[in-house]
Amino acid sequence: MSPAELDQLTSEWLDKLQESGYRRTDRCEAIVRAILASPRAMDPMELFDEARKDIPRLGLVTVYRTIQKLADLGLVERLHQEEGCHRVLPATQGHQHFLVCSSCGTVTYFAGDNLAGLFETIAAQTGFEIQEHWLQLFGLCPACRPA
Amino acid sequence: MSPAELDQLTSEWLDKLQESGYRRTDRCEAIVRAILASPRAMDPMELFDEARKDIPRLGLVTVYRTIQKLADLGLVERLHQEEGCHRVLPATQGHQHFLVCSSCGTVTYFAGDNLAGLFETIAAQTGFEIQEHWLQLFGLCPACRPA
DNA sequence: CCTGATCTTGAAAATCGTTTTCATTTTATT
DNA sequence: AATAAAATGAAAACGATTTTCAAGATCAGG
Repeated sequence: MSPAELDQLTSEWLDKLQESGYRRTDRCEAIVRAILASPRAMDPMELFDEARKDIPRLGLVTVYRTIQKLADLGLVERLHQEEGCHRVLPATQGHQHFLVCSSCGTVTYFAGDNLAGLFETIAAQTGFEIQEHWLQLFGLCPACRPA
Repeated sequence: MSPAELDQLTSEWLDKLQESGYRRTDRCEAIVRAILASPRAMDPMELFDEARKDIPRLGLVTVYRTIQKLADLGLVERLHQEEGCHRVLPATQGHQHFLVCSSCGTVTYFAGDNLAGLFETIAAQTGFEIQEHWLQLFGLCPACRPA
């Protein structure tokens, strides 16, 4: 993403926040930019370090609060992890699934169209009414695979 | 499961722990029995409350340590949750996936045979080498579905 | 069955990620 | 500018989990 595209997208997200009644602040802008600029899913502390390059007096609390707002508006999705903290990603259209590189953390999305049929089968077999699903794959991305 | 079957299985688990160099203790037995006796996935605090009916002076720390040992031996699997703590389930043969009732917590397993093909497709499309996957479904079990 | 080496235990404190509280500063509106 | 509402940072609180450490239990060898 070019610097101009990053500015553009950052501004769009701030517009959406504003439309929802939130205010436009420098802290929020720095955090949004850090999320959008990274090809990786970042955890709150990483976002904090990144955004503090713009706003040295930023508090970690503000990062948590901003993530919450963005998640409420559906602009980011949270990626669950085995241990410790979660990571934050720009949300894509519709429900997507994650493919996470266990070496460098790069995240790729994939659509789970094929899954609908599987879920119907499972629902029929078990009698459950399926409401939600979590699918995350872990592996090595092309760059991290041994040659 | 009948009381006799529960005793039998509990004893088998303690045998396995012992074979791996762990000692046979009353605390461990109470915790193992609580895990095996429940049809639900229990979190550490629930296991603590349950096992304390047998061993009133049990410490919560011991519950955590015992879960860790059981997980190391592959006797239990941990079920991830959106918020807060995780839950513990007796592990089944091979890799299984969970179907969790969001109302009563009952857990059903299902095999993900159909998934292998999907994962191959995704690997081919993305260039990732897939190492591990997490699939958990949430919904309402037959008993909790509105009639 | 003693006896020591080693493992296990419980209480308390420490840790880690996250949330709450509250007084102060900013923002958007008048 | 003046005001009401929301955003902020520091510090404290929080919940789940882990570590520390001294005391207790288990197991192997004599």
